Amino acid sequence: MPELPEVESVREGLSQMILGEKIASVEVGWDNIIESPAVPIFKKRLEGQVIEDVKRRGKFLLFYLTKDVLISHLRMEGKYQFLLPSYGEEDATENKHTHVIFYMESGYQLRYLDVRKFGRMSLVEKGKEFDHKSLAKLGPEPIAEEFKLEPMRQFLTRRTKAIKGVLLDQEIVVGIGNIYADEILFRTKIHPEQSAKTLTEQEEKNLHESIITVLAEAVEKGGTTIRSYENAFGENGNYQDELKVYGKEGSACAQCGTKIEKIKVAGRGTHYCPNCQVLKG
DNA sequence: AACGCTGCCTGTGGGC
DNA sequence: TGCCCACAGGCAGCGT
Repeated sequence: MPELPEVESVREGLSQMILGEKIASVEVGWDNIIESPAVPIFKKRLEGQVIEDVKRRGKFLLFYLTKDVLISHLRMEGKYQFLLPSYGEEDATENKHTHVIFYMESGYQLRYLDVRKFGRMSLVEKGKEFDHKSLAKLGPEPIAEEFKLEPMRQFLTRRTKAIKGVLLDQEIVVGIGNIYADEILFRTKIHPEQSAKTLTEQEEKNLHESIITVLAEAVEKGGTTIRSYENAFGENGNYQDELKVYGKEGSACAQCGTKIEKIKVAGRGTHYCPNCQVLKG
């Protein structure tokens, strides 16, 4: 499940491969992946546009084209492949999970694959990309220059629900998904079900710092490979070796040796150490 | 305003 | 063995 570090790794890879490519035509095999505009317009508008840049905002990829921006979210299992099919090889690379193909004038193809078809794409006019509903309400990027402690504290004091669920809200800070939420809470010794507004000042400070450092470290390591994630080169990340609680249920906590437990919080599988992360109040 | 629920999807694996 | 169903989970949209 790509979270910010994985999306950033995909972005880096794509930007090394596809800049300057001109789109000749587009094939869409599953219409629901295209959120807007309508599929025929989506295909038509992309023809002839050149890929000038690939950026990222939160977990969204932004392909900057001649006139438009293609906003793409991988959701759970979305992937991009960039390849040059040759005779005979074309069939071998056929994959029933390929749902969108961008045919380049060069002969290369940018393919979007998605086993669960949860991913979404929108094409918007350049300059209006941040007005799009998916990007308009996003919070700050998790870097010190943008993500400030005080606004985060204001946000937390308005929330009574479990802190785990609040971290998954892309309005407080972007990029955290289920894996990093658990890892961040373990590092700050906060119980995932702790009500957000009950955190102490020190806990808020630690949490703020951990969000920045955990995500930065994961970006540095090329993301986490659990199940199916690989970057645009088909490579795995390395952060899975650093995970302390996610997927570790039943094994010993690295800090205290207590068995890591798995519960459900905010409707999601949640991993924590019952000794290091104690529910208070 | 904040929160929780549902729909979107398919593959995997545990239980019987 | 083979079948069934819970589960995996990010986000939009909706009702309360």
